[in-house]
Amino acid sequence: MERKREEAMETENSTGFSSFPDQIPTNYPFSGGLFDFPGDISGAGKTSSSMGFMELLGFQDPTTPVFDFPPPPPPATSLPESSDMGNLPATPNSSSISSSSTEAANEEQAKVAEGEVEEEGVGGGEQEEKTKKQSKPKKKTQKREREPRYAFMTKSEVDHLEDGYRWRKYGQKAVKNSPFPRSYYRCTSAMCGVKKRVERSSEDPTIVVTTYEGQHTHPSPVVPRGSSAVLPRDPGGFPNSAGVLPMQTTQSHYQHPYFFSLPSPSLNYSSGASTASFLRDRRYCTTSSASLLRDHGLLQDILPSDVRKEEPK
DNA sequence: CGTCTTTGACCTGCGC
DNA sequence: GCGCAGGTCAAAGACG
Repeated sequence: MERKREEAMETENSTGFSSFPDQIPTNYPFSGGLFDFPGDISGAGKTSSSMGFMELLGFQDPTTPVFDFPPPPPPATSLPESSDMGNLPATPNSSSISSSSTEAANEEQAKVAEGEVEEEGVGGGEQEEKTKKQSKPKKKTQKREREPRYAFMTKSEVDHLEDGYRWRKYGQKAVKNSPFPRSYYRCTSAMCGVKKRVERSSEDPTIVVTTYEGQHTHPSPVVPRGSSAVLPRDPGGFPNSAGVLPMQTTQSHYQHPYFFSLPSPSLNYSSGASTASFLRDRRYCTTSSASLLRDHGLLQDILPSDVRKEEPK
């Protein structure tokens, strides 16, 4: 099984992760765009499905390329808690406390981003991350809280990108207005409730949209069996404990060319110009990133330069 | 045998 | 209330 995946990676992406420098966190694939979703991208399922991911992510302009380079880090004011998150200990129970601190902060931030901050007063109704379907419906006025979500758009032939963690697929659903199904994965580590969804863009089948939800509670990524992935050694708090969220901590602790978070205030999702300016801003095309593209085939395979520059529509 | 995927059924939320 | 669509469960099967 793993071998299959490995083969897929090798055959379809031409190169393995072993070619990554060990500072390249493998748990976040590649140079796809990362979006810090301000809100629930799926809670209003119909909305998201009707919009389509590209639009949802702000790529309303079909010619808008997938991010090649990380866009500029958001202003510090946009991520007031980023440092907090960076200091956040790898709490083994983060899923249960997430609503009180991390998640709440994120959601609030998200709401602020949308200009619709409400009274919080949620009162810690979050139970275990596994409320399941049997859980009684929450108050109508109060939507089910969700872990913060982060999405990547990655050019890849493979749907399930190796990211250093082990995932168990627990579902697959057809997506409306999309010929491609959406797959649901859950981190196999005990006590870790991180989930991710993987789907292909209906507008560009070569784009894989991976949405992470939650924080890894285990301090270090699990080495994928049979994988030659070189896992990051946590150079001062990154990648690490949170796995998914480090991208936020990255803002303040570890600026890695591959990871970026885009709080909505700093990015006009509907603005192709913003994206274009990001792409043009070579400050964010670090040498390591650029050289990687040249020296290591993976990223190039995933995001061919011509594809990255313009969508072959 | 353990792990993971597949897949149909079920639950939930939302709009009409 | 109903229907639709997203999200999840869990049994069965595949695979190494």
